[in-house]
Amino acid sequence: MRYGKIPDESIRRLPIYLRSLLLSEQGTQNISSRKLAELTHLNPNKIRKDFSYFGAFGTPGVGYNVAELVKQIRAILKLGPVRKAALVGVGKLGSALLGYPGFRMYGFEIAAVFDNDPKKIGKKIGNIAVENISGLRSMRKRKISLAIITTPAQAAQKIADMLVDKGVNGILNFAPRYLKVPKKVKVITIDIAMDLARMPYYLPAS
Amino acid sequence: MRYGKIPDESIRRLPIYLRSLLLSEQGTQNISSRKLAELTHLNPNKIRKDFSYFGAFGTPGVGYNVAELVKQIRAILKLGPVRKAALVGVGKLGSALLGYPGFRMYGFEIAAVFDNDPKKIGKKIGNIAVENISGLRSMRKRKISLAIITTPAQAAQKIADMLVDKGVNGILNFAPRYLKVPKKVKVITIDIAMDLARMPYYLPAS
DNA sequence: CTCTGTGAAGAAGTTCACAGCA
DNA sequence: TGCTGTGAACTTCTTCACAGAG
Repeated sequence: MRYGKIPDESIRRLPIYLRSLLLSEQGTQNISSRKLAELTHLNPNKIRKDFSYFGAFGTPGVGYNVAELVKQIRAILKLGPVRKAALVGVGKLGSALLGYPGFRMYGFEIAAVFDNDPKKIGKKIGNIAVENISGLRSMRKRKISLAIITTPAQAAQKIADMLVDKGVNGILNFAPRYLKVPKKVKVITIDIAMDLARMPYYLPAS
Repeated sequence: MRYGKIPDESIRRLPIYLRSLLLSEQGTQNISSRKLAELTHLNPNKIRKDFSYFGAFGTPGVGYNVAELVKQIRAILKLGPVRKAALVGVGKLGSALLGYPGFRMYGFEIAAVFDNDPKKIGKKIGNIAVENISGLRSMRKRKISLAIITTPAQAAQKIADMLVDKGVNGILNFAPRYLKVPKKVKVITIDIAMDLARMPYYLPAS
């Protein structure tokens, strides 16, 4: 596997390939870039180019071995070891996310849940008890290095600061706020409203 | 307002500007591209360039009038008229989204809720009763032209086909599946797993 | 012949840098 | 002076097109 500079856009597409490969693993041993393009609605040239950034693992005239490709993509994305994550903010969204199977699938294990509402603290959601925010103190000891923020917007930055202070290096942010963190910390913000807001632009005048 | 070709990336950023402007409207009459850049963590040149695609509405030496800027961005995004949307699939995610205030804020009114589980049909969620999927038939009559798909992945395409057939021209898809639709229909897919999956790539080896 | 891997061309998006207005 | 608006330079990403492997 060679490591030049890899376009961020290519990294963004790897999960798309992975998902399609996993969904369509109907006995097919091999898959061509053309076939994968059909599944993902992407361009075959782009797909081959993407894979080429990581070295050649296809066979001319045949395509890519599906199992091998899956293994490679998982390796590139470092989807292997299960990483412990804390979820902060047990509102509607937080509760819904707790039941979300995607976390496990991509190696996230929700190992702790925090909120500051006394009425929620102690309650069990699934098999995890909600803890007081002050419990964040023990993050390092519990080897939790990822966090999911589902608090209201105005609390998000303060929580992020606390999390970073406790050694968190990856944050999945659902609060509609830009979070200021040190460069070494990776934040991915998911804001449904941002996607909602650009939908009307693409629609005919209602 | 001039209409050349507007980069999709610029459209994607408009909601970011809008959000920052609305959150920070602390009496400030005017805002410079530099100040807005601080709020959004984007580059001032980029911001001015973005606005320039829609014509000049700033004042040299002063900046942009906040109220005017908000009005312009809303106009460009066509965020005005409330549009009726149907939500299909009342699982955990669907239920959580029903309480999501962002829909109203960006002009979406959830006017109908559908599911195929007999146990759910007839139940009221908030003040909307869950209807059988067969009720999709009446979409056109009820002037519903948007839809939110929160069904399991394997049902999503069939539902999308039905929706398109009933005149829907915008779909917000939460199912982890690429949806095949006619070109005139705009689909925005939100797949948390796709974002999750690329987080480990950016983290130090755990 | 089929399909990969990849330089090279092309398109899209970003940043620079500065003329010109307030 | 301060800040906008915008060509031009630059960078990044995508698509093309074809040599070469199977």
